[in-house]
Amino acid sequence: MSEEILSNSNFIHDEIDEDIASGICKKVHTRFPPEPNGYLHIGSAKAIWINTMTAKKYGGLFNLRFDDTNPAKEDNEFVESIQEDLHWLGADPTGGIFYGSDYFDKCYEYAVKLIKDGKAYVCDLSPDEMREYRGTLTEPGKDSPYRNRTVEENLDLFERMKNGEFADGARTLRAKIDMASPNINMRDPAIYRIVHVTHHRQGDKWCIYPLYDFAHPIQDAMEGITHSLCSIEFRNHRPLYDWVIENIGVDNKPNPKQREFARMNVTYTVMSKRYLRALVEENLVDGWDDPRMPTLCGLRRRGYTPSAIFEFVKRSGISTALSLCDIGLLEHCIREELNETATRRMAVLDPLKLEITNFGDETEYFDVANNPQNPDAGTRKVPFTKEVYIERGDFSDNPPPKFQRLKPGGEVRLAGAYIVKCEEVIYDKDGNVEKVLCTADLETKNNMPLDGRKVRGTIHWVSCEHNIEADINLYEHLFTIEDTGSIPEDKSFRDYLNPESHKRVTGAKLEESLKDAKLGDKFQFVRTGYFCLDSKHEGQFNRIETLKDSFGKTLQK
RNA sequence: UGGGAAAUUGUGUAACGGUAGCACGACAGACUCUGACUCUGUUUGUUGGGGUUCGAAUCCCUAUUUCCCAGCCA
Repeated sequence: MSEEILSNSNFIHDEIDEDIASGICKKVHTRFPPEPNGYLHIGSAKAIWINTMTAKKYGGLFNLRFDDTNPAKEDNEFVESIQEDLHWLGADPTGGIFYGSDYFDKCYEYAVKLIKDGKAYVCDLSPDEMREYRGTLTEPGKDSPYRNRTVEENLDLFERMKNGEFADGARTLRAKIDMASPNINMRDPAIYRIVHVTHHRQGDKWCIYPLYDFAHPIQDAMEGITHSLCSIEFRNHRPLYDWVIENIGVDNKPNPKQREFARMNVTYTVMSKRYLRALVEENLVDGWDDPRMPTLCGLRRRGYTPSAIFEFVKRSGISTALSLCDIGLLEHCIREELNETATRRMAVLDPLKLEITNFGDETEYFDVANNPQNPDAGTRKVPFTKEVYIERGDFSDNPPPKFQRLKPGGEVRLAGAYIVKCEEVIYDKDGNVEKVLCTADLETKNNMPLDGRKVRGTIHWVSCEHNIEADINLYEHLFTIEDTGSIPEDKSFRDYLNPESHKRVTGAKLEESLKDAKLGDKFQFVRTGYFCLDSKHEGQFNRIETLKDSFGKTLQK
């Protein structure tokens, strides 16, 4: 990962600066703690970026920790994909890979300590009863009838919970804090529950599992995390996080600090695992890695790069305010990068034949730059013949004003080759343009016309004789609504899926050198957009993004 | 309605009592063998109302709006 990913300062770094200045913190240690219950997405990339970048900036370490305390929802499929995504991002953990479940013994030990200290108790309330006793947002809760069990009884019951004597949900271990707290998280939260489910990593060793609020601070403390950075919805949990740290009596100093930042929302997409899962399970998309998905594997398959993703995250900034980032910024970031790095090739997506009547039957080869932004990229030979394909949209027999492309009697440059003039249009029986006949100005192969006339338009082309055919996937935003968070309650996100979000173009004509394209190569199809090979369907290309197009706007005026 | 957060141009984010800046977008123009890129320029903002101060986006009071919390999810 390059230095450029470092951010300017932000409110978190301001505090770290103080912690270092005051001597509280010697070496910064961060962690990214995904629950392995789904695929990582662009919002995860923000959390990853903040944590890796912070560790790097302060010369500290960064851990990956799987927060796998709920066996009912988690699976090994996800721990693998998460590591793969992290590696792809170039964000391999410098501090190591950990599993929350590896601390189950420690969690149990601390739970017993809390019981012995009179700070936790086994509660027999059912989930419904517990909800009643909890009170509401405006009314305090009331103490559980089991709140004052003796230490001995609690110890005995907790051990029997562990030994599997009770059914799921029959009892919980609760922290004894304050049922009247205005913060509902402090109203004697459950810290252990009974779940007779095989854990993907621990097998059947346990049938009681610690809850997030109890396990997370312990995990952080065990790993020596100094700054536990999470998203803003955990702000209300911070007092409980601190309570656990204080009351278990960890010996790791300094105590980890939880600090929160706003999660990332992006226009025209969804970010919650619930929606992403529904899209996949209802076959509304082609899997987690559908190129329209905001998942990292989807973005990867689409052709996005880690550097563009991090650049987007970085430019979006860090704050605590709710925000909706413009996906246009992400698109800008990938265009900016690919403009510098992508190899130029010509491809005609919607072919129209153009014949050069004054050109012979031979094949002429033109040297064309692989990337005009970067002369080091060199040139390649592009075959030119009497008949070429041009883009149907690059010809009009009824051109709008300011049309710079080919029109009857008009001239245009065939990119890298001759200037041609349209002499005749051939129509089929339905009146559609079937072919355009042109003459080439044979003096113009390496220069502008000798008589000094200006030819404005340049269009791309592919030889009819030398080309390969391919299918091309065109992608648009997955949703038609900018803020998917504002979908009315009586509607479903399904009502806002963009029916145009995927179109497959068949039989596109590509420059023949593209037969050597390799998975991972990025191309700019000149004047059309950025493309790469699809990783799932051999030989198909995916459009990463279009080029910006100001002509479309001109037309609308 | 209890508690916790937050509000700066279209969007996102800086400014930590002293010139409201940056990025993306939009608009206008230049350049151009990509209507791309690049370059030049333009437009638009401190949620409202009070107060403190020589001076307030920043401090205080107040109002409004938005988000989070009543899982044995994370």
